[in-house]
Amino acid sequence: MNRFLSNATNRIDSKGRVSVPAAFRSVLAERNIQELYCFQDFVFPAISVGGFDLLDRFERQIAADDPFSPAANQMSLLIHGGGVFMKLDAEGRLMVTDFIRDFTGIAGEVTFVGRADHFQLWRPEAFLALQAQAREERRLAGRRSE
Amino acid sequence: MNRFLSNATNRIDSKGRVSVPAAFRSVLAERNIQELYCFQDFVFPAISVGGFDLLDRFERQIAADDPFSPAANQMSLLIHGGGVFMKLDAEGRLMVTDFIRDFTGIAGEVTFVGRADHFQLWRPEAFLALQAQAREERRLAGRRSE
DNA sequence: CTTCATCCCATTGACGCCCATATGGTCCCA
DNA sequence: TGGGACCATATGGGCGTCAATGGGATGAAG
Repeated sequence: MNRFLSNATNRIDSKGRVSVPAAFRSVLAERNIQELYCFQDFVFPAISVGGFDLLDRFERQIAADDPFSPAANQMSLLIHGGGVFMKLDAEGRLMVTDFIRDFTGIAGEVTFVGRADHFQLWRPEAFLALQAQAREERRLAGRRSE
Repeated sequence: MNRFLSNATNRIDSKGRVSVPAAFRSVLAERNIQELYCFQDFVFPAISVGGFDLLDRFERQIAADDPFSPAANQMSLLIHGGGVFMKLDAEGRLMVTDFIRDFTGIAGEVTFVGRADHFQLWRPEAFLALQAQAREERRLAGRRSE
């Protein structure tokens, strides 16, 4: 398995750390990702986490645009200004900083959500709610096309 | 036989495992499926289980869209965030995780339902109820067209 | 000196791997 | 045709390993 898939919820300990699920860590290892690039997701109240390639892809997209366009400017503000590098500790845990807490509302537990080439950190309740909503919208859309 | 067909109900043991019906296992073997892709069904309170090709089909669907579109984002939330890879043990059983239980309401027994290119995990009562309903609707539809 | 992050080690509970047993069905032979 | 051997499937459970978690100790920074 070479993509980030599935979701799991882990507890934040008294020091503010949380274990990244082993399945995700093995994908990171497979892809040789050591420094994690994290940024605030564009769509959801979640932190997206991936490797350099993720940042790379965004930068390419900016470059494809007119680099001085408002859209490119906004994008850069988000992915550069709103991005952080993080490292895991020896046990595969990461610090849940205020950068993460403030944007996601995460407090006691973190839900890790696979997104193929990256994964996300969610507040458990927010994930359940928005996933249910996505499912409902898809169900309605599917019915319409029958 | 190369499709998933019919249904069967098996018991969950004290460790939370359940045997996949032999008929389904032989289809899996025939199709050379070793890692099972499981996801929360879009329509029913059931887990759909299939091979890699299943995920592949979804991902192609996303790629056809603009990958940054809200629709693609939502779809990814469902098929990546709501999907898992699972493996059978040596005896052909799978773990009934909370991921499965919470979504389906499965507790003591699992009904396996063939769906041609994949199969589904249902709570027995839910399956019976929905199957009865489907039969009834078909009956009415048939009478109307006579 | 105090606070906070990092390194290291301990615990425990879950899961994977293995082998054992039961149950029901099929086939063969008397 | 009935009985019994045989077999495959479903099920039960022991045990080792690893992941998730907790917490002490050390070091850096304000």
